[in-house]
Amino acid sequence: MAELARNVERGPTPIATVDVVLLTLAGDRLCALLAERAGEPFKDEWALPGGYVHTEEDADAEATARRVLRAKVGFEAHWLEQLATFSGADRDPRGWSLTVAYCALVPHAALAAAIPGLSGPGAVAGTPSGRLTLRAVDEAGSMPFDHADILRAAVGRVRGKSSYSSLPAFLLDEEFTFPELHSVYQSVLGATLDRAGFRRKIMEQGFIEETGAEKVSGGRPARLHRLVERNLTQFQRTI
Amino acid sequence: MAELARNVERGPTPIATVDVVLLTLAGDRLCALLAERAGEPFKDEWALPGGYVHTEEDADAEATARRVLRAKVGFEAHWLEQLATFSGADRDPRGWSLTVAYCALVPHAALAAAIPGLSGPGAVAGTPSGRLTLRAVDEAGSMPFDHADILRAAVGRVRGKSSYSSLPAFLLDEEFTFPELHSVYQSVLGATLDRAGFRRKIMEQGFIEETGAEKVSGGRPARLHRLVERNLTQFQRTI
DNA sequence: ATAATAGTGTCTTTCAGACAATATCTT
DNA sequence: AAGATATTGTCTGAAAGACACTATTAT
Repeated sequence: MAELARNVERGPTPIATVDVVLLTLAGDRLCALLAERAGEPFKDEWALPGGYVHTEEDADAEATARRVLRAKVGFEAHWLEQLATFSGADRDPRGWSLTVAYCALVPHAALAAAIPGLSGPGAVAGTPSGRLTLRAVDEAGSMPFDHADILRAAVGRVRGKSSYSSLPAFLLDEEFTFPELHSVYQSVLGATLDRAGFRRKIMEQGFIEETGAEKVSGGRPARLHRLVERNLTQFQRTI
Repeated sequence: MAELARNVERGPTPIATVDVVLLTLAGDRLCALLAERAGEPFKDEWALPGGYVHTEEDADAEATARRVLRAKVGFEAHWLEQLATFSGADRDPRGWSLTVAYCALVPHAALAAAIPGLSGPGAVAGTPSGRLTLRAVDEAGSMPFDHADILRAAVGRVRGKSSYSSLPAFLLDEEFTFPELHSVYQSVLGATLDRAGFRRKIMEQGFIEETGAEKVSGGRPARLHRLVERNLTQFQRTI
């Protein structure tokens, strides 16, 4: 393979990396996980966690994303989806580069358990693989490379899909109450949704089911639910 | 840059290519443009048109897609969107590879004008850049690499977006009648849509406008319309 | 006049939005 | 009982679906 690397038909090969937008809900704020860059370029700045594609180790780019997540947060995401690929001559000072961006959703409880200290936006945690922080997605500000664009695209995708799918449920633990589901949809969409209407809508889609258990919460206990399907399900719609 | 190509942190770099799924509507059948491969691997087989990323020439991967389209069909697509990136160790016999797939929609009239002979599914046309054919997307069969997966993903994306956006209009000429728009939605979605209801739906979205002209068609002439926005517009929806 | 195609009106059913009412817990 | 939260019921206006009707051309 080595001699192909500068094949005359092909010319110089772009740098190939993977970046991960890990989103979680801290309180009612959608936050992204940022990692402090260990090396140049943009050393010590906060950026999306990512890394080079390791062709000997990774079966495909999604495997790279999973490896990055394992290395940074120590567990697999409940939801991982390819977002888009960002490329060009100018986005990286090292040269023409191409990054396959992935979007991951994790429950905040699982993240905070894996990385003590990551309680909410602004909190910084030191880990063996470097320093991590959570930042509210609407206050991300500028970031190295085109990471601000990537983050914006991830949030747009999540908000868009959330209005017609079970996606926000992946920000909750395995078992959740209806008020929690209602709240996470409201937080992600940034809108208030009528409780009764939302309940009917979700129930007629039939992608959640009762576990039988309940959760106390100061008033009447709420019934616990779980997703019927482990993967995303879209709402039925008409044209 | 050259010494970075086998940087020790990075390891061998994947092959980086771009493939384009060009879709058009021949009659009422959604078809993809396939090109006969000029070289190995899979020489002489029908595959998606594509090519290496040329880092000296292409500003980004989308520029590569545009260059491929210019070279193959001689004109720019009315609609071009990044689809997804397909990667892995096994998809290309040359080694670990990564292809950024793009989806292009073009009116059949424009395609047939640019490439005489590409009248409908099955027709083969010889061009300076090689032989081309149109194939109905539901009868694509097997193709080199993972091109069958890529085509399936493109068709799924187009069908999905078509139910809530102006996307199918990009398969029509600049000016089109309402019956034509109705027909193209039906062809793409594979469903029959009530004329009156469809008309109301489209009109209240307000993304098309009358040109003032009419088009004769054997019965009452139909009013011609055009897209108000050159880019895609989505229908309003509720959760 | 008839056939063909384009465009509109109307009725019914369904669904979203708002809000009221009821249920079940804790203190 | 009072307060808090969860869950369900009902009313209303808007929209979707089905279908009939009218309009404008060609032959």
